[in-house]
Amino acid sequence: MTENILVCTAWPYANGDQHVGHMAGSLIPADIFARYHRLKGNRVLMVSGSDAHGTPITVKADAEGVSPRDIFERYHQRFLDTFISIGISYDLFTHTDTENHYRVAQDIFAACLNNGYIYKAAQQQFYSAAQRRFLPDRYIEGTCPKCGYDSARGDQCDNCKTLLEPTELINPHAKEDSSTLELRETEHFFLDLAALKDEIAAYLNEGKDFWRPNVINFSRNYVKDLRGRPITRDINWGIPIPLEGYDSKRLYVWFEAVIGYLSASIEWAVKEGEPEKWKDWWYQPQAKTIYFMGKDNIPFHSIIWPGELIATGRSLYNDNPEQKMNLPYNVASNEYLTMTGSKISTSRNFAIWTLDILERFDPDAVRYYLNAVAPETRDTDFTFEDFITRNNNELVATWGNLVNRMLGFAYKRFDAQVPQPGELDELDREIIAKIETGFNEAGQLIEAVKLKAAQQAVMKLAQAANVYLDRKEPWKVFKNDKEAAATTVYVILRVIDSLKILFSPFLPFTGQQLHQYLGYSGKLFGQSCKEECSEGERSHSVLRYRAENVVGRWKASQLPAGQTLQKPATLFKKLDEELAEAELSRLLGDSS
RNA sequence: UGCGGGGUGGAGCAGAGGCAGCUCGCCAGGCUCAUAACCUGGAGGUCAGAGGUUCGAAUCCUCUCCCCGCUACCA
Repeated sequence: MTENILVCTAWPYANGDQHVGHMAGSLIPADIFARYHRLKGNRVLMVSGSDAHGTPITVKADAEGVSPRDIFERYHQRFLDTFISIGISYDLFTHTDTENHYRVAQDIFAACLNNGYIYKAAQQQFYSAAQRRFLPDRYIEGTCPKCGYDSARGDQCDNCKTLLEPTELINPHAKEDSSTLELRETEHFFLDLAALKDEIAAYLNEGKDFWRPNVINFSRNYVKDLRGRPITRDINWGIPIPLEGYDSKRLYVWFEAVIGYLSASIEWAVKEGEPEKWKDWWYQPQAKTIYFMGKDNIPFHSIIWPGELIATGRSLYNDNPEQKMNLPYNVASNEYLTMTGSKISTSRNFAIWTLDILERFDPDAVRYYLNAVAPETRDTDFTFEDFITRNNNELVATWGNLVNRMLGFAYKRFDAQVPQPGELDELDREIIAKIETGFNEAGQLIEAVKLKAAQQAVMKLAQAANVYLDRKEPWKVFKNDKEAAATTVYVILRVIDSLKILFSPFLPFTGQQLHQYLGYSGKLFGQSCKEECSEGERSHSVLRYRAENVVGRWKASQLPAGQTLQKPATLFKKLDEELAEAELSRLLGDSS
């Protein structure tokens, strides 16, 4: 049965480039998952976008003296390039500064308000008379009450790491111009999470035992003590409140960014020319919605986003009272990737930027390694040494070499054709059967979001294929019995053809290459393309997935004898171990 | 402070009551079609520490130490 699968990845702040931590933590896992389901024949919708709002964007804009829009548009473009380069196959990657997203976010706000889940309350906040505005905590500086550090920020002291309230600071003043501050009362809208608590708890207690322990345990505990949370701020960069008289306030980014999953799905459907199609993922009860993110982001996906949907009544843009909008089916959070033992830091420029590493290494090599060390259950460490070792010993030696030796052998000895097999013996049938069971085994692991184990299982099958060759020794047999060798070569080509598919969610680029070497035409997957979209006032660039001429299917090879092979070339490059040293000094040099 | 996750041979990870497993590295042997690649065998661990439950504990319970995240204005 065809399933509808919605694959979501957390919306990245567009205030800096994407690094390998983003890739290993959520994008590559999500992409593997999406590609697998497409091969399976399921209907996949994979969406995300750049988060245009939020304090980090304005901080960066202020630092450079440009507008927040300039900042996020710059990085948004670079995100699109990054995803094309490493093959993150979004059906739509958009951003939150679109009219569509504004409308959906405002509609959700209005629905929550109408249902009584949003209330108003006054807060005391620091106001700068000189700047004539309320200041976000990040913009307030003062002396830390704990350690006496005199440049502590309103949210945290960078010296002693204590989390602070701005009112705790001694001598608080504006960071930007040192202007004095006064506490003023300001009214804000709050999402009434306390009132939603029971329904969120019921959701988390219903059939969620397959969720990862870090997510479900944390969430179930978190929901025990839910309080109202402000969803507006006194700033001018963001989405306006859809009510009269609140011109100086905007929707706070944590409320609005998660709404992007829905607004992006709607945008996608409109672009497809079937504006109602998004409902196949959001209103069909059997549809599965999977969210990928880093561990810092868990409560926004397991508590707050479900809470927002419940607060709308789960019936937005839908007339059928029988249907309820789908809450997240799975929240698949990863832990963190560290860099040679240290935390990755965008602000300290201590990171391997995805675009940068792809200038020197192939995307599949990077994808393979990042999935092999993905932080599925704990923090894991990226080292260049390990990257090179795994590339050389696993990708090149076990898989790449298997392909290279046998495609080369068939090309040279069998006239560049898939040879006609004779009768299959026990070893032949055994290896074919073994690879065929791999489709089930790897498929189940991927569906359970155990992507490291899945990749490892496929690599073990490649190893089994090498063992088979060692038993059959076609290069030796060929000298006396060309027909027996032909059978072996046929069997191994068929095995390689199956492994091509098994590896392809992980290694889509070389999978396509191999597909052609084996003499096939067509594409295993669709293509990612940039597109410019105009709305009423503005236009924006997006990434879309075009599935034309796609033939990839998650099933065992039926390689036809006689098919003409293309002249093969190596799929993976062996990397010099000295590159590790060079990359490391590059990294350390960059961060100083 | 509280909450959640994690700590397993040299490296990276799996296992969640029944002889401690996988990939890589290392050592020895085999093979030569292949990117010095492939195959076979071997060495290497008191499962962070202490106590407990059990016929039996990496696995369950208690305490301690260490790392990471959250702790509500860093989504």
